[in-house]
Amino acid sequence: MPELPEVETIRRIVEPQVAGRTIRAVRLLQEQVIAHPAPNAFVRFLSGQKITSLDRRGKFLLFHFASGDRMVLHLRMTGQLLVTPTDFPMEKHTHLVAPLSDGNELRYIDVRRFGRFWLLRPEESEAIVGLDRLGIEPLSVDLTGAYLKEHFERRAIPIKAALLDQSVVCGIGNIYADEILYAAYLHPEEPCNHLSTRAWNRLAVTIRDIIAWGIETDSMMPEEYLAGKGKEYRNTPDLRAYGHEGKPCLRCGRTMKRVTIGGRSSCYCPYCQRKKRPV
DNA sequence: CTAGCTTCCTGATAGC
DNA sequence: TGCTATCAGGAAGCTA
Repeated sequence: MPELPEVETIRRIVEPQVAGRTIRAVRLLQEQVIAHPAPNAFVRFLSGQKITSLDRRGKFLLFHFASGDRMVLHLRMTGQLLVTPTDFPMEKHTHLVAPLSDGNELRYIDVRRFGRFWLLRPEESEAIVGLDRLGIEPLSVDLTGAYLKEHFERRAIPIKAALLDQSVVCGIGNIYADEILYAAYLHPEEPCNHLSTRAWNRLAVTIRDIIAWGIETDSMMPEEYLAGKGKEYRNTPDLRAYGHEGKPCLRCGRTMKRVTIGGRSSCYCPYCQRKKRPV
């Protein structure tokens, strides 16, 4: 489920609850969620680590340890990360429980089990995780129209597919891609090589605005997060495009449509988001 | 290069 | 009510 704004929200809530704590033990209930190293080595290396900070890159969460080791987590579709009291009800599909030095527990829950953990030693390559293939952060100053144009202007892929390419700009998923294209008045199937310089500039600004808006509207109190078990993302009712097929466009009132691009559903307004004449 | 498909899973929902 | 089919916000890997 989570895209960059949701992962950032989780990071902001969880970091103050884990920073400075030591992982006392690791109970691994589902070995499948460990990508690297082998599950027994993962458990051995993780136990006793002192967490210094929690970072984010795209949709990845990075736990930094005092030892210099790092634990990386990708929640994929249904991963949930919680810090709970010991007596908090154990959710179905809990795959990892790590008691912390302050008496609370770090828990990982994942219905579909697509999420993955990696434990990286300082000398190990980020290529093991794929962090080296990530593009720039949507909120970085490097995100400009010129940057997007440089990467996509000679390509024929639909702009929707381009936004989902984590190796150019990281952290955008299917929901925010639809929201961004709606806000930028761009048809999701528009081929990248049809876009003007003005359109690339507008898109860069819109990506930043929509991602920043997502983080703002997602923000919630830790209590609220725990009560929702880390799976209720508050801005869903505020979305303007995703899931709006068949509903009137909030700008022009015309009926929103839905197409499939690269196997992903895409909602758009057929009037506000008309295809352009190639430049 | 690009489109399209499969795989990894469970659960919600729609249709019969 | 109970059955089956379809789909879900991610991403890699494969074929054509």
